[in-house]
Amino acid sequence: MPGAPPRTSTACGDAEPGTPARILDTAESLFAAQGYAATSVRDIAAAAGLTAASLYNHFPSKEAIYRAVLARGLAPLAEMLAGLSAREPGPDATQEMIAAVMAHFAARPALARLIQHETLCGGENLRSFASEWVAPLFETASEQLARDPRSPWSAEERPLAVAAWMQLAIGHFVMAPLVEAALPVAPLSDEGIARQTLFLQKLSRLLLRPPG
Amino acid sequence: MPGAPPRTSTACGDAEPGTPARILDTAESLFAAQGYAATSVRDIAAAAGLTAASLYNHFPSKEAIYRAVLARGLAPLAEMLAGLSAREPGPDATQEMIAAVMAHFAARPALARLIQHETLCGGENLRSFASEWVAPLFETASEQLARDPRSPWSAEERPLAVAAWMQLAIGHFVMAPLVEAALPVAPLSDEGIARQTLFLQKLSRLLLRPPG
Amino acid sequence: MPGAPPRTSTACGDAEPGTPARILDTAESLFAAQGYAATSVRDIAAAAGLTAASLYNHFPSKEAIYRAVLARGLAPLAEMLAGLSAREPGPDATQEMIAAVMAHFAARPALARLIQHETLCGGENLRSFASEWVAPLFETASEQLARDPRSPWSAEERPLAVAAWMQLAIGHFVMAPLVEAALPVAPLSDEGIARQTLFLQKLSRLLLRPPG
Amino acid sequence: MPGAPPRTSTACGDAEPGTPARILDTAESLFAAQGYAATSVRDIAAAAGLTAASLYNHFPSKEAIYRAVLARGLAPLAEMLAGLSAREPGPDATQEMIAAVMAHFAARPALARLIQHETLCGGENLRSFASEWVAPLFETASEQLARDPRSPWSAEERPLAVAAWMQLAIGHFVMAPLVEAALPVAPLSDEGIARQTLFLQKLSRLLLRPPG
DNA sequence: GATGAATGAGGATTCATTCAT
DNA sequence: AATGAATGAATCCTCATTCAT
Repeated sequence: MPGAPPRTSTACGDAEPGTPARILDTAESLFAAQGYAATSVRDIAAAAGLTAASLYNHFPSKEAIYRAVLARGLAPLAEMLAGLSAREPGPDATQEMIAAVMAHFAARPALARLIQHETLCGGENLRSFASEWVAPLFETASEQLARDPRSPWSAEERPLAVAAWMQLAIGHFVMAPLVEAALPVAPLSDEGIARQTLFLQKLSRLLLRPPG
Repeated sequence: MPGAPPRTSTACGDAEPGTPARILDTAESLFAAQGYAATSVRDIAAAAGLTAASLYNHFPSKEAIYRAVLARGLAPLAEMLAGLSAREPGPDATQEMIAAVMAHFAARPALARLIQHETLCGGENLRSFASEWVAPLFETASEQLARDPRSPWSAEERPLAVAAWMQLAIGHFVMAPLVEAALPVAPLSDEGIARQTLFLQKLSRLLLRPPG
Repeated sequence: MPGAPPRTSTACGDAEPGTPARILDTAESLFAAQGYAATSVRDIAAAAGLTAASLYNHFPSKEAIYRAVLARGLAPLAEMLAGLSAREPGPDATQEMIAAVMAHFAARPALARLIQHETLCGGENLRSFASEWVAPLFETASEQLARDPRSPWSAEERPLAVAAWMQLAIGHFVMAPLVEAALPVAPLSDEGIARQTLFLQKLSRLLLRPPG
Repeated sequence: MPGAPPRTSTACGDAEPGTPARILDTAESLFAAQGYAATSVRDIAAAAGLTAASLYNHFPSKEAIYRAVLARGLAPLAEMLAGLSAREPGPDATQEMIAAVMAHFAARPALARLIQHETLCGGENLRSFASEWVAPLFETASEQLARDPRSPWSAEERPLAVAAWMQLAIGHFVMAPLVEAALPVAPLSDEGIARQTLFLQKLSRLLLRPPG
């Protein structure tokens, strides 16, 4: 009786994504908006144009969808961080790193919120990401700071400084609603993101200027 | 038929809290740990030593519990922020503000996570707090920065600087699991909090030092 | 909005059973009729005059209901078997045992089918019953047979003889539909049961008669 | 797009069975092990190396599979029973009948359980089998008993005696788990089956011996 | 103030089945 | 003959909430 619309995957230029990708897309935005627990499989399926039952032809469980969403979101981030870690420590490496990270998050509106949600709730799915990708970045960045003669940070403080940058990058996207309610700004607008990027770059520059 | 143990609220020094307070306590920690959606009324009740039905003698709904938890958590924070806003702009006002905010969050382990959860999910219950208490603080702090001749920030950047401090304060508590997984540190230990406080203070001092 | 009919447990003579007992009653007959898998929690609840949700106020899971049904059914049987095992081996002990077992199953129409269903499907819930209650009975009965000089059975055959009686007792109730479809008899009628009891007693008597 | 491996039914001696037979094989063992309701079409298909969808190319419904399994299992049994019914009533006809029935069930481990499952649950698919094949056997066997001057059974008891044999034959296979849990024997081993066969034959011999 | 029992709505997941490919 | 994808109905169970006691 049922039968589904034939989803001919005629390979045209940048075709609409296949069903699994569509599911991940909608799941990503829902998870990012409401968190894991508040998002129902039916909601995901409906937003993807399916029945909940159909969704189970593509993913074996809600958990699996969530993990896939997280993996798909973290993979490019990890790649980028790996690229940054591999950079030679030129003078404006820091500036570029800041810009790159901010641009990455800006292009994926759900990513920062996803990470924050996961961090808030156990975060077991994040741990491997953290130890595999964040740890090396922290180390690389700390080393770069160590090598920079202008750096005001002690060995003990350097990881804190790197963590601070991470918090400022993610926090900008995640705290946006709160900031928006307190200030007459739109942090998530293109302009807001650009302003924050420049701000962070200036912040880093100020910290590295020679003491008076 | 049964009835609960008579909880005589004999007002001794620091007696165990009354039932409503006990409910709010357990609800606070559960909401902070898992978020609103993932926390069930039964869980709260059980953790508070009650039945779900009994809980409704004290609060009319889950939403009400949540709002009460949030209100109870935000009130002292608002008070503190109001106090900070009222300070005269002495030279180390900023240092003290940082210390006060960090100490406040350190004493209430759930608060930062609660705020972050709420921010991530709509945050409608936070909006009034933001506009009533955060906004004035932002303004005061921005003004203080404006008055300080050493400040390197333009009028446009000053709110961002204040927001950055807020993000670093909250972020320290909220990102702790992620940082812990990437670095060999314990951000939530007394020592970790003290270190972060000193770090933030040094950061602020560095930014206000005269240019070279 | 909901609210349930007040089930006043006014202690009259042999009041209708409480809700849990009523649930077990209906579950017992449904499980006996269709087996575990084919019986839905909703069916049980509906037959007991409840919603499925209400049922979960009394039993934590379908499995738990099933186990409770089985335990409640097996307990008196075990007791009876224990009583039989304790009997001194009088001349017509066997006759009385047969009558007792048949009467027990006759009074509990679901029991034999329940045991058979459980035996057919894994029977993990039956194993302890078997080793605790059936095994002793088998041993006692075998010993009685050994002591009887008229018994034609070797030591090796005696357990088979006891097992055969068990199969004939249970089988009468369980195979009834098949027998009924093949013969113009009603095995589950009072008369049919009486006839089978007499038949089994005669069978046992015949086997113990002195050889010609 | 994919398509399954071409199952060339090259008619060699005892080639692997065709797909429908393979389906019936796996379905038979699953139905026998768990019963109809607890067995899912997907389980059958997977165990047969197919997708559930593919299975519907061979059978129109789960019910149809079940009926086919039952028919396939009952047909040889019916044939055998017909053969037995047709036998002239030689002296050891009973002995041979017992051996034949036991051998038949022993060679088809699922059959007895299948019959028992079906008997327990309505048994509508068994009714025609019972009236067509079991009834004649009962009648023939009863008549044989009637003709045998040694038979101790009255006209009324004769059907019960035949039913008892049937119960002992099927029961041996079906009650095996329960017996195994209570006695240190392995009813389903070759030896166990042989022992039971001999036991039943001796039982029948004993009953027909002349009274003392 | 506390509870057991009740309930409708909804949670995730499985079911048997269909159909275009 | 085989499959992936689709689906409505049903699965067990949890949810927040109510109410008589």
